[in-house]
Amino acid sequence: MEQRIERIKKQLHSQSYKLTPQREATVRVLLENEDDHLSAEDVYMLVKEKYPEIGLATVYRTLELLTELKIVDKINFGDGVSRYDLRQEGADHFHHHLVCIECGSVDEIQEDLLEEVEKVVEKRWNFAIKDHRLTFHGICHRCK
Amino acid sequence: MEQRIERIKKQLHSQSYKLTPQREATVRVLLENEDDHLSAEDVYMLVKEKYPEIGLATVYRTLELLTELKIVDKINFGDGVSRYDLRQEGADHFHHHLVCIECGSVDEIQEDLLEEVEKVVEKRWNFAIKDHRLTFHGICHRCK
DNA sequence: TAAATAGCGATAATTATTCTCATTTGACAC
DNA sequence: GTGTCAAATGAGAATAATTATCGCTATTTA
Ligand SMILES: [Mn+2]
Ligand SMILES: [Mn+2]
Ligand SMILES: [Zn+2]
Ligand SMILES: [Zn+2]
Repeated sequence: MEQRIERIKKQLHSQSYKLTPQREATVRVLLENEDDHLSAEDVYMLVKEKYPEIGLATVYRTLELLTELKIVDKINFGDGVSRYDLRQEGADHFHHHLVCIECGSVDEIQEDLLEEVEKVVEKRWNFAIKDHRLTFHGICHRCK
Repeated sequence: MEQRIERIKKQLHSQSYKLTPQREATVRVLLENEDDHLSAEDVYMLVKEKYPEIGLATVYRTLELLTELKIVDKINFGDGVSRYDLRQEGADHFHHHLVCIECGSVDEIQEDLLEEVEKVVEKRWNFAIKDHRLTFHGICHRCK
């Protein structure tokens, strides 16, 4: 945890951003809820518990910054809100999701699985893939 | 075109919805712009040209209905608006997208490409896949 | 024909996100 | 340590997409 924050701090500094207390508190919330898919409002509520003076706009700005640095990914599961998802450290591609249409749960797939498909797409469509988003909708193992 | 509308009409009737003039005008706009990814506002503007009395709420209601019947898919490319995309007739899976991070263009991939990947996911995660969303982000052939 | 229902248009309400601006903070130079 | 100054912050206003409400009309049903 602490080392991870340290590395994020370095990442920020390398682009001459500071790890302010507000930003650190926000990052901690994201790390502590790594398996969830929190909305900005969710993050705001959780950060407030430890840092009650923080403003909502600061949370939005921090999430935007972290997205720009590819520390988190901003995703949208079709309910009206954006959600923020920590990237695996060093991963250059975003992980995949399994959304259950029964219970609404969202599980993750960290394996890439798309290497072959991407080769085909790069060649056949002459498209240089930089990242991807893949979500499966269906019935999860708990609901079957 | 006319046959396609006729089939959509049947699909609506089979769930005891009517193809009102407003709905038909909306469907026509979607068919005439099959390659685009129109927002509700875009659709509204285009429908107005032929049917100026239509209300924005009706367009939203129609798009919602068509989404429910899986005639269109509602997607989100991360700009703040939902976009509506006609499904290939009879396709049970949504097609894929190539989003260019240079010029913003969105191209389509109608081929499935995911059959093998889905077999793995179904088995390894014990997840019954009903549909998928796959978007690649990168540099399109025009921008390379 | 009369009653019930579905769909409509206008517009108010809601809500997630962004913007504005006065104030504060923190890294750095002296 | 103190002063400097751009960067960051918090409060709240503004924006914009979507949804809800409601009175009205058209269509179906009894
Ligand atoms: Mn995730
Ligand atoms: Mn499409
Ligand atoms: Zn489930
Ligand atoms: Zn391009």
